[in-house]
Amino acid sequence: MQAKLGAHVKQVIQVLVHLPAHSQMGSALSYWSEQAPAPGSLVRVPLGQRELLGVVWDGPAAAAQLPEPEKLRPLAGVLDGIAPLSAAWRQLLEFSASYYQRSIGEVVLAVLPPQLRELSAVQIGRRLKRQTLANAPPTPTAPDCEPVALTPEQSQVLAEFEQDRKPGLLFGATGSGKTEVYLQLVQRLLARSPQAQALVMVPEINLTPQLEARFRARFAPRFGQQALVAMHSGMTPAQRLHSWLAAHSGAARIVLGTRMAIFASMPSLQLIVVDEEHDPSYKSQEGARYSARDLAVYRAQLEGARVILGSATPSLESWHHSRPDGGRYTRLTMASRVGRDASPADGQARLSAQPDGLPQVRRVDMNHQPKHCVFSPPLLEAIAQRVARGEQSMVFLNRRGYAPVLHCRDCDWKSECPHCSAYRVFHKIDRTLRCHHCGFTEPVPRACPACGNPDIAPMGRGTERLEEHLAELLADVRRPNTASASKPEGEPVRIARIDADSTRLKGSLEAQLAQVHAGDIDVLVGTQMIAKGHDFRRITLVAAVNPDGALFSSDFRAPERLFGLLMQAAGRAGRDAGMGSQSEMWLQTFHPHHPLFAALKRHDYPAFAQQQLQERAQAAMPPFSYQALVRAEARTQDIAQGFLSAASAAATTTALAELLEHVSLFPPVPMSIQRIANVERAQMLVESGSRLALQKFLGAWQATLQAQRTQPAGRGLIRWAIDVDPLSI
DNA sequence: AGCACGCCGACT
DNA sequence: GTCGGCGTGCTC
Repeated sequence: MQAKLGAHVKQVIQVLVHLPAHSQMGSALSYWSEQAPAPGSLVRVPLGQRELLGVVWDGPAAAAQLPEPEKLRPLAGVLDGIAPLSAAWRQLLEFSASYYQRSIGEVVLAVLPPQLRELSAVQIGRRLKRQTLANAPPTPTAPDCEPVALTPEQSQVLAEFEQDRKPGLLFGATGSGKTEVYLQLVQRLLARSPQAQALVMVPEINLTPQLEARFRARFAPRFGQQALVAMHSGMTPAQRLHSWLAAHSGAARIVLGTRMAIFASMPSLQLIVVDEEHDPSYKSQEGARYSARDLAVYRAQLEGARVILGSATPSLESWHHSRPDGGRYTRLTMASRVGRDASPADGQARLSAQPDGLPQVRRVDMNHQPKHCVFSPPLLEAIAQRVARGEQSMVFLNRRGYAPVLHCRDCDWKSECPHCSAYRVFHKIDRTLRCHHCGFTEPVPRACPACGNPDIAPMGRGTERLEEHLAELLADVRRPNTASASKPEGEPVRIARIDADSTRLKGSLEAQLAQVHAGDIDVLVGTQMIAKGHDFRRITLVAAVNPDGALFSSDFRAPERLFGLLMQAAGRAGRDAGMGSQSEMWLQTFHPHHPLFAALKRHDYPAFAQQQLQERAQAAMPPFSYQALVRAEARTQDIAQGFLSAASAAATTTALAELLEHVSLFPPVPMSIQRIANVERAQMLVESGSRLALQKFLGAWQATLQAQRTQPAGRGLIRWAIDVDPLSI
């Protein structure tokens, strides 16, 4: 480990360490070494009083200016039990850092498992030893994976995808069997090559257990339990290190994880799957704001691997890229729904209410319903009928808590958060006012804090209130008897609520889902949490109580998100058509003829996408233009905006002006939630018709922005960051 | 980011 | 008399 003393050749090597971007030592540090470890090697280096993990680097970022060569300190050691990170991996990180405008050292060290940084070389050595022992050759109990009957659509899509080399966009209705396509692709890959590795990504931690179970059931008998590892932020540091080492050594053939998994070191990566590729969770909102979906496409190209993106409602970007006339992706379509486990043997498509097996969409025109009613009479009646028939319903409202605001009718006091420009939400369960942005929580006041009026009332509704209200409305409805209890008049309705509040405790989501699956719940109330991914087989009615909000939002992506969410929610209904009942998706709206709802009624994503893309093209918005946001945080709004204005002005007066030819800088504006936890936030939009022009400008502008910090305009600035390809503006 | 050095208030 | 508050400043 220690370099031999008295040797004659001193080599200078570049090493990345974990330092924040703004500590003026932007890129790699130089050390001297006699053994000159290969680029990608993990090393330990002295820095000041401490010793840190470093990664030997060779990219352009490392060609930094040297300090006085004689002052360099020697490398402290090499972690030679771990193979150097591959050139492709280094290239992926080099690209990620430069595209998302962060320093390479920050990004590289941030995506390595934390324990690699924290543990001493000796401790890591022990872990390695234990793991290689545990990774004894797999015991293939099964000679091959169980053959599965595929639908014609699935076979067709597989054949098409394997025919060309382009990224695939698997456009498949909920329940069309996308997961089986992923399983098949992985299965064929593992069978074809004894080393090949596959990376499978899902948007949320909540979705990993069920997918992992399915992959394990398929592959563990043939390849052993250790062939599949998970990677997400819910794992313990020790588990993360274990998964990382398994992937890096090649012992893990399948890595299944959330967006962070895109940076897993996989020496023989040959397939990347991005499930629910439209999901905003793939875009990181911290540190380097990378899009794991976009990086998946880049990484696949880099490594010569295949990539497939799947969704029932693709992002408009991916849809556009998969246009039949000359798109970069191949569009693979699976339109029809298949019946599954209910009768596993046949594997045939089973039809329910609609010819394509999708639920019937009903719009309730709220203009013609009793004023201020939450549940329109027809919807209530429909839910009551399901209950009476022993079927399940799901009511969807994207707002948790009891009421979004508490209000005094005498003096107009509202439950504002003292630290944020937002209202605190009334939570009836523990009688608190909670700020959903900074977490500030107080007991609900008995009377108006401003005028003393004891009559303060909740305004608007969240899931808690919806649950309570529904219980009142359905108080007289009876459900059929279960076998155990048999009262002649039937039993009361069982209502449950699933949202971030009801699932705060570990394992409670699983427990609640199990209740629903077991049929112990008649009506499920919840936020988008219940719309995503989970298979509810007995639900025959899904209702969106108040989806209008997003129709006229200032965020140009709001309709796209709403359509995806409603489509996904609709997909929860009627998964088990065996009950022979009609499944329905209900929408309560004041705009029943809005084209979004019209398209939804026909389950016509392509029409919706075409209309949206047309609008985007006309307004020169993504994917027809490229955007970045510069965000600034400061004690006052003036300081935040002042910093941005100064940076903007500096760009137009310096050598950068030339690069601005194809780039537009917009004036700074306060962010939609202007103040959070007493920090004022402002942002500035940068836009260009050319991705390259935008990249060039941002790259050159970095130094100017950095420099503003020490200028008068940067006084009092708390932090700033660039968000490339932002999802919300 | 750590971790030093450095200069002012309440305690074994 | 010290222990310790966190304000600048440096780390190849």
